[in-house]
Amino acid sequence: MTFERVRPVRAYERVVEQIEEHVLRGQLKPGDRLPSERTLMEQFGVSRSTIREALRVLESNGLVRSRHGDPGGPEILPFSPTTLHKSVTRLVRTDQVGLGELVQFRMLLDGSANLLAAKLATDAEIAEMDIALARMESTIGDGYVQFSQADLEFHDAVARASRSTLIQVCSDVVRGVVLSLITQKIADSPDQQALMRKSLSHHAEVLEAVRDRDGERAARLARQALYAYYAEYVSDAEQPLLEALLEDDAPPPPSFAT
Amino acid sequence: MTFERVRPVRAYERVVEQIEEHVLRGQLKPGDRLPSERTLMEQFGVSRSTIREALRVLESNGLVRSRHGDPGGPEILPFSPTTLHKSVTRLVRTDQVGLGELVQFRMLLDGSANLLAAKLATDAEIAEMDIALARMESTIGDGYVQFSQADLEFHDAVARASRSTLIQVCSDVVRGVVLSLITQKIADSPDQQALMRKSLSHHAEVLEAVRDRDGERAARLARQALYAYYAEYVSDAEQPLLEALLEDDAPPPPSFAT
DNA sequence: GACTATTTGTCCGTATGTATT
DNA sequence: GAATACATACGGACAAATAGT
Repeated sequence: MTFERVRPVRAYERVVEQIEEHVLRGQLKPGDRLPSERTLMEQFGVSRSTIREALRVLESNGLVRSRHGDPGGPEILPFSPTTLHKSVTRLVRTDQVGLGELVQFRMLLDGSANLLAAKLATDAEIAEMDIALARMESTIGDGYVQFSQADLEFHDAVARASRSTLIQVCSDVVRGVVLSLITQKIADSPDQQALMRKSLSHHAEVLEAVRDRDGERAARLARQALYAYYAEYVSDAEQPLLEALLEDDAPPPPSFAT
Repeated sequence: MTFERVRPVRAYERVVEQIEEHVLRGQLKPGDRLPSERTLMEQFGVSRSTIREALRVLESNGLVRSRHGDPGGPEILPFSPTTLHKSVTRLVRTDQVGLGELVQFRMLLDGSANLLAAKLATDAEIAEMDIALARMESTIGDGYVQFSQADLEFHDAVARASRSTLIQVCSDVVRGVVLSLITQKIADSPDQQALMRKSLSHHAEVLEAVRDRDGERAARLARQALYAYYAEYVSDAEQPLLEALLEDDAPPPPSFAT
């Protein structure tokens, strides 16, 4: 017979648990209001400070927002990936996760998104990708910031067409963190124009594969495009992480001289 | 001239920012202790309640831990992906993602994990998978719970071998949610034994592919294994989501009669 | 093992500024 | 503009837990 170590449970934690459960179960929907702090303190039978500590935690987790003096009480927020973003950013800043792993994960997500998009996208969704691609082309002269924005829209359109919320959100978060890490380096690059043109042609190839409903090709091209764009910023030690996602993709042409 | 809307900054947020910065910059290392709450309240020039709210937030973000009565003061924690885990958990629990999408995402993650494991795993890591597989076999008679535990260890070993923290965390979370949704249905199934034996042989095939360093095959088999195991619990409407990840995997044998 | 000093967990009261009606 | 309800922040208090003597 073994006993588990008991962790002392503090009052504010119980409050957090209960409110969090209500929100996650959908019994409290975004836009709904929590009772005022004074009411909450009666309902939970705890002091004001305890309620406040609980609210601060919920607030930091992006579940509620309380505004100074709002008679409505704390507001239930819609889900937003900001906390995800913060978590990943922390992992990166503490060197738990390197740029290489981030790019690798992006290759996975974007490849999968394209695979699914090729199979599931409607004509309207493909049209959206067309528009985004056209915008990329037209912004090449306007500078990297505009181009990057259009590029973002393209990937977003693909992610939406994949029909997967998880892929959409994860892609969004990872892309944001990657860009925050290297956007400066690209902006400093002397041959931005060349980079953008290369990126544009890669995207065009991917879209063509999606249009042909060739998921495997779209996925492979998408991975290669990301590799071509980001690999030079990844340390040598992490290169194998990226290459592992490419090797089998482009099998060498059969050698006739064995 | 345009002015931005000013978000009122609360006292505890400033405290959180400062401490967080110190931790993330490495000026405070894991194991170090923060000053006591009373000292902090002098240093920051705020009341104790404010300090406490800040500490609760930092605690919920996994950066510090304060124990009741510890004269050493709050302790700086080593970095762990627990907050990422929490965020992803909320994501999959909130946004009404269906079982189909969850299984689909698991197929993506587990497929990728096996692909990477096949290329990167050390012999020791493959040995761990061997052990987990053996445990699966030996627990087949002990019931579904034990088997599921061993199965979990197998997938965990694969995820570890993929060298990707992001894959590990996401896999862990998604797997947990999927299991919580259908574990009951499987437990009620009359032919558990048959299910387990089938699952076992699938896993053995995957491991063999990993051992052969054939990443593509390992990934394909892993996706197929998950599909075979979970597809029947997914609604008809969501079936295409899963099939989209299989179709091209096993191209039909060339038909000689066209 | 018991005692003591320190610290955290929790509570209460109060003053101040804010958002809504 | 005034009244009301509310959140923010402060300060003081006591109990419970911890670590060292």
